[in-house]
This record gives sequence, C-alpha cells and structure tokens, in this order.
Amino acid sequence: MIKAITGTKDILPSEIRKWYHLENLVKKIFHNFNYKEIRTPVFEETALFARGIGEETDIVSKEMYTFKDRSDTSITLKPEMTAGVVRAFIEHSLGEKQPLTKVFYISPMFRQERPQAGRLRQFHQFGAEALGSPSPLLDAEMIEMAYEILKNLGLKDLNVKINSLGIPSARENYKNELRKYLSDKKHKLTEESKIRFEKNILRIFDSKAEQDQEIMKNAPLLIEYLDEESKHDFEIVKTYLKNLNIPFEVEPKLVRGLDYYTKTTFEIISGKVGAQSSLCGGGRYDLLVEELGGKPTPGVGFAAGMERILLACENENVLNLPEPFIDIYIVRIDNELILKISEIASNLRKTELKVDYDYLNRSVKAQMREANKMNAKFVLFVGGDEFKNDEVVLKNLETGQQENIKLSDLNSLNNKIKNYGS
RNA sequence: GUGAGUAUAGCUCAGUUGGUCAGAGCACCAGGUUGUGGCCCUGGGGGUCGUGGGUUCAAGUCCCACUACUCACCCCA
Repeated sequence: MIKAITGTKDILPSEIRKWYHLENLVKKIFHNFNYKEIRTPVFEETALFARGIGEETDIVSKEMYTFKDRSDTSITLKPEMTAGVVRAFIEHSLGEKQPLTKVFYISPMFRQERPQAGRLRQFHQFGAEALGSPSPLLDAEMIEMAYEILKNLGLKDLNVKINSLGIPSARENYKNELRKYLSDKKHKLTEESKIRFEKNILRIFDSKAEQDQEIMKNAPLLIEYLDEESKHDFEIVKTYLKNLNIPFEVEPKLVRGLDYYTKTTFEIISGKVGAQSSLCGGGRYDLLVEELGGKPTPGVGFAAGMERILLACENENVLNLPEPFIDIYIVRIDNELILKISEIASNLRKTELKVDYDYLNRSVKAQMREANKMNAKFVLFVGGDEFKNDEVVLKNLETGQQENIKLSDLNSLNNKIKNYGS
C-alpha cells in the first residue's frame, strides 16, 4: 500500500470545517486592516531562499526540499513566504505603484524536519508583509493582527514576546561584546553551542541545555547595546501595544533564526501545544529587499503556523463549530422514481438548498437513517399515492410534522423552509 | 541528523508466565409483520495480529533486523 510521505497529512472532509473557519477568519481580519492576498508559486529558484533566509541558517543548510528539474535548474519548495513575497514585490515593481504595499497569504510550506506534535514537513502558514515604511506602527500592527486572529478563535493561553535586534552595526558591536564575555567560558558550552559561537552567536540564547543557560544567564543583553533609533522605535512599538491593550513581555533573549531580521522581532507562544509552542513569529527586515536586488525598502511581517493554531484550539477546547447539516434529504418510496428524484434534487439545488438523496437503492428505513445521520432538516418523500396526485410529502425531522406539497410548488420550497427555521 | 516509546478489525483498545486468542465497544450493513428516522433489540460483513527472519512440538504472545507512527532533542510556524 502506498502511504502519504512522512511528515505530510491528508486533511479529511471531517476536518475541513475548522480549516475553513480559520481561513475565513484570517481573510476577514487581514481585509479589515486592508491587506490584500498574494499567491506566489510553491517553488522558487533555490538561490532566492539561500540569499534571503541566509546560507548559514538551519532552514537553508539542512531542511529545504531542493532538487534539480529536467532543465537542471535548482528548485526549492518554499520553506517560508517572505523571500517569495519580496521577490514578487521587486519583480513586479510594486513599490513603484504605491508607497506602501500590504499583503497577506495562506499557503503550504515545506521543510524536511523530523515530524512531531505541531511540526510537519508540509505545513500551512498564514502571514502578512508590509513593504515600504520603517514606521514602528506597522511593527505593532503585525502583532495586533496576529493577536486579533488568535483571540478571535477563543485562545486564552497566549504569550506575546517582543524584542529588538537593532540595526546591523549595533548588533555587530554587541556580538563582539558577547564574544568577549564568552571567550573564557566557551569550553563549557554544549557542542552545538560551540558551533553557534562560530556561525551565529546570538542563537546560543535559544539553547535549552542547562549548562548553556547557566552561562548565558549573566551574559550582556543585546537590548542594552541598541542604537538610538532602534531603541526609540522599540519604545513606540511598546507604547502602541499598551494603548491597544495587548499584553506583552519584553524577552531580551528572543533571537529569531532567520538572518534577515532587524529591529523589532516578536513571537506568540501557546502553553498548549507541546514543545512546538510558537504559534507565530515575525519581525522587521529593513535590508532584505535590497539584499535581493530591489531598491532599499523597509519591511515588516509575520507568519503563523496553522496546524499549531488548530492544535492549540483543540487543546484549549475552543472552536466548537456548529454541526454540519443539509436542508433536504429526498427519500425514494418507489424505486422507479429515481429519474424524477434526480430532477427534483437538481431543481432544488438551483434554489440554493443543500439537497441529497440515496444512490445505493436502499430501503426507506435505511434512507431515513441516512437522512438523520446527515443531520437533514427536512425529508421529502417521493412516491406512493401522493405522487399519483402530483404531490410529495415534506417532513420536518425535528418536529415530525409533515405536509403534502404540490410538485408545481417545489420551486418555492426554499422560502417555506426558511420560514420553518425562524 | 540524535534519542526513547509504540505497531492486533475503519476507529479506540483487551488479549495474563508462549498452548481454542483471533476478541470487545464504537462505526458500517441488513432486519424488527405489506411506505417514515433518531432510542432499543436481533443478526451480519471485516483482521494472514506492521514486514521479514529466528527460537519452539507450538508465537500477537520470546529474540533479531527492517519499516512506519508518536514524543522529545535539534530547528522553527
């Protein structure tokens, strides 16, 4: 038997409603903030991600689905969205058409990691990007939108963490300080952190190993070495968040794993998803557009993991959606009427009613059971004496009441049923 | 990439120290007096017990390998 590839999951009909719910909410909130959807290809040239995300990051160095196509071009399935959005922004000169570009997306992403709770190899993210303004108001707006979506789902166990990475020169100064601090303690770090020391020293803060945390406890913090501009912008972000009543914590050790971040970074954590607790993350990337060959353009954005969010919803037992139902189930009493029934169903469906009937030639009893299972509001009996008089029987499954209806009146059944409901 | 745990019907699981152990509940299907459901009752279909070796008179039940899944590390959404 052929099975789904490791780390991929089928979203079955029984689960699709929560996805619709989440997607509709996401679209609604983004539209309220006047963000417009962008859809970029599932794969891009490998170089885009290598340059955009950073050669040294784990995502690029060991997690990407990269392969050569038949014309020997190196292709990569997108592991995140920002690089693709920026590529499209540059390619279509969106910055020339308007000073500020606000876009959102909902899309599958691909990373070849070992699957676990809240982590798949094909997973889904929604997110937003605003390109063209350095204003910290937009940083706060990103957090606001993400928070708004999560709150709207009913999630309670949320924790907003923010930090500022500053501009590159300030960060370089700080890295030197950190190197100085660690120079005599380096040998006590875990092997992984020794590698980080060389490649991306900031990430040592992310280590969960106690011996690393012990050493880093007293390390100088980036936030103390920030440049004036970053400090100032960070204060504005905080002020704005307070004014919006969004609770947050400053987390000086929050370091994002992608190279392109500058200034504000943030993350929203749930206490209800196991080890993969980060529901969304993002930040400012003022140098990325230029890095990828565009005119210098500041940008800010975030991405949220949809599987993780749905997992958190499940674990918090929120997101209790109403049961699915159909309006009418047509029960065939005389088997030879199947053609007539398909015609009736077709006409009713054209009047915006959800209609179904039996395709398996089953007994009346079985059809009734089926109607019940489908949570049908009404059953329409077709056949018998009534049918000889050009009538069908409409039964309200909730009350058990039934009445005869002329075949010629069926096209107005929609109104009748809506009156029942209210 | 590293580590641990699990692997019996569609689903959730029982199966005691190897010897009627191939089961239960749910789900599914058909019936319950000649056209009407939800509850209830009766009956039914469905598994070579993840795969391949081995030990034994005898293996879901012990051993080995492989594979898959789960969780954690790592990383990140």
